[in-house]
Order: sequence, then C-alpha cells, then structure tokens
Amino acid sequence: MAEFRPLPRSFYERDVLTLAPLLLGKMLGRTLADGTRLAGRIVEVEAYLGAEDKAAHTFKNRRTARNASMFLPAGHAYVYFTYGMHYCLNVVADRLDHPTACLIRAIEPVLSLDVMRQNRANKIPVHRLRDTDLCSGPAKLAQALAIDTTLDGLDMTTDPQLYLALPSEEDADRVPADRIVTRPRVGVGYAGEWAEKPYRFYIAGNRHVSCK
DNA sequence: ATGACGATTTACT
DNA sequence: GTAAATCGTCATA
Repeated sequence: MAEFRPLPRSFYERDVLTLAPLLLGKMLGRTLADGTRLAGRIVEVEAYLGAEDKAAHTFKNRRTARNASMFLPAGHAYVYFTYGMHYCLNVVADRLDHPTACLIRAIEPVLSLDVMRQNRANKIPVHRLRDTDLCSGPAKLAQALAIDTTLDGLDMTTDPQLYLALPSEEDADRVPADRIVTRPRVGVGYAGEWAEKPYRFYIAGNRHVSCK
C-alpha cells in the first residue's frame, strides 16, 4: 500500500449482508500520527442490521450518543468502547435510513507487525506474541492498530488515518464463495432468535480468525 | 441517581 | 472448562 487509494463510498453503499462478505480480502490501512503505516487483510467480519436486529446497537432504530456514527453515510467508521476496556471497529453500510454496519473481527497482519506487537504487548512478553495472536479478534486488532473512539465517525473514504483499500497483489481480494464460511455471530446470546442468524463471515482455514 | 450489563480478552483450575 | 478485569452506556425511576 505504497499509495493512499481508499475504496470509494460506492463500495460501502450496499445492503449490509451483501457488503459483509465483500470485505473479506480487503486491506485495512492505518496511519498513525507520526506517519507510521500499519495494515492487515480482513479475514473475518460480522453484519449488524438495523431496526429488526436485536443484536445490533441500532435495534428499533434507537439512536444514542454512542451509536450516532451508524447513522452517518456509508464508509464511515463506528468505533465503540465495551467491557470497560475494549474497542471495536465497524464500517457503516447501506443508505442513510438504514443504520447498519459490519464489525471487523479479524485481520491478517501485513504491514508493521513490530508496531502491532508493541501495541499488543501489555503484560505479555513481546517474544511470546505469535502473529496469530496480534489481530485475531475485534478488540485485539483495535489494540494492534491503535484504534479507539477518537476515530469514531471518521470518513474511511477520505482519511489516511483509517481506510480500506485493495491489496497490492492482483485478485487477492477475490475470495471465492466456497472459501467463505458462514456462521452465527459471536457473543450475542442475549439476542434470542437473532443470535442464530448466520451473519458472521470468515475465510475458510485462515489462521487469523478469532475462533472456528 | 442508580444498577445491570456488555458485538471481549486473558489468566487460571 | 470458569472467572476476573473494568467502566461507559442505557433503561428505569
């Protein structure tokens, strides 16, 4: 990712269940304040629908200070804080009256793994952090890429701080349908029948997914 | 003002 | 396998 070529807004302007699997294979890019560039290939996502989806923060179209970013145009970032210590990154999908988003659950680290390791190394000895421990979960990748709520509401189609782009290798973003696994979402047991919906997508056999 | 809880991760038995 | 960590958010009052 030598140059800044973010995916355009039109890429995000689709039904969230259509967008989710298309995110697999795309590069998530991050530029830090000091100019350091980090990146990883998306290998796992979840779709969160609006009004009907009991698992979504926008259930019943509820609009609060926290989820306000989900009501922004497609291609904006929705970053929220949870469990008193973790951040999670979503990309907003679809149209203005459809507050939906995809949670980025895991990426395959590609650029600046040393910085990711430093960001992840809280009390864990740096040398014990394997590559598959860096970004294999929504809060892990947020930590590795130094993503927090200061990035909430950012426009990912124009801002080098956080964006999606095509991988440099030709067709690396084309994940064949038979390599995409579809499963129920993680951690939404409270959502009743919506917890069963197969809205989690990941690349089959990839070592960086959060769980199988 | 209060209290229950969370789109998680980590450590420990 | 279970449980702790840790605090902003949201519904209720």
